Amino acid sequence: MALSHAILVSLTDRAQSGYDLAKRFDQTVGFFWPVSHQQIYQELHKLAKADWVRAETITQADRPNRIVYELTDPGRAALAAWVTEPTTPPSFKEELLVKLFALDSDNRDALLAEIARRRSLHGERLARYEAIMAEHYPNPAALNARKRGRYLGLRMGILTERTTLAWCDEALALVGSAAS
Amino acid sequence: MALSHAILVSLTDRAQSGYDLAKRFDQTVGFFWPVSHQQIYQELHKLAKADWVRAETITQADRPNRIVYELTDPGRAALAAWVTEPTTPPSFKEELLVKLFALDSDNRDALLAEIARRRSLHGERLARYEAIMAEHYPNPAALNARKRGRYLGLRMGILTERTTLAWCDEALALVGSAAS
DNA sequence: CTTACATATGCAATTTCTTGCACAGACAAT
DNA sequence: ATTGTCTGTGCAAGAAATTGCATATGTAAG
Repeated sequence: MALSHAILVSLTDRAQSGYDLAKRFDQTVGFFWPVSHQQIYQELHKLAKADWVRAETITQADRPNRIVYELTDPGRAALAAWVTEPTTPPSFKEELLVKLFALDSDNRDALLAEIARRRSLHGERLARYEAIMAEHYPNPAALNARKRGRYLGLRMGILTERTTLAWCDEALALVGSAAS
Repeated sequence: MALSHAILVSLTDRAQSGYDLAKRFDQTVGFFWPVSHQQIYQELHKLAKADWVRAETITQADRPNRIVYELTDPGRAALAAWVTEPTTPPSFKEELLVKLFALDSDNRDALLAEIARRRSLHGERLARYEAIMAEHYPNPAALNARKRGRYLGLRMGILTERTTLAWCDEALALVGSAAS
């Protein structure tokens, strides 16, 4: 029930439509957790059925109708209970590692190119995160509790991308060097 | 089709039963990618149906029968094709980050305790990986291609755990300090 | 003697996630 | 005019993953 809880958390800030939620995901956790709009709509239906959120249709002139969801008291209670439960470390299914397990002379060049591609991709991500950090979180110690959570998410993103970059460099050097 | 390909890669080394594969997973990629034996058996059935692996039942006295799978030529070809395809960065669904997004004065102590728990858990993982590294990979540059892949997997594990530890320390300091 | 653990495979049900498709209007640019 | 992008919600099908249960034997420890 991970995505549904992420939705609940987002709704603690304000009532939102599926579209709002999808956009917000894209700009925050979506960096390292891509979520499609279909999944969000599906989860919202489930949450509504479980009475954890309340749906309200808003009709606007010259606009598609929006369905805005807000937390209910049972939803708030469920969220509070979930937050205090122990977590499990995320699984880390890195395709590239599996491919490197199959490294041989036939695929070496292709894998080297792929590592290089991934390296630049993670470089771009890092630059994006650091720009957000510089703009919105110049002084983390001065943040209130709610914003500290967001800061730590971004911080994790930055650390992870730096680590990935460093690993790519090592991998390029090792795979690229002659075998002994 | 990620797990199925991981199984194929493992079978390039030698023919194995579902049980063998599960055990091997546990000791390698399973550190950051937990796979249940049910999933492996299910995938093996699919792979056999697709003729990517060949099943052979081995009857032993006083033992449950084993079903050993080996790669077929089409399986080998499919694997080779897959290895050269581009990869996508893994998604990173860290529950703890979602919970920290909901950080407030009511759950602060529980979250601090949880971060501390996770910190020690990742410390244990790191120690385990570093022990394996010291024992099996004292000199990475001297490894052949196949072992370089494995080394890089382990190396990624070490870097990731170190990063996670550093993040936990930051999180403990920030969440633990007084809000301004 | 009983409990626990290792070997060995599997079904069934459910949940979760992904992919493809469909509808429908507004606004800006070419 | 047409193309593209943004707003906005959804179904349907399938793939992937999780959870719970079931079976069967050997060996070691308490």
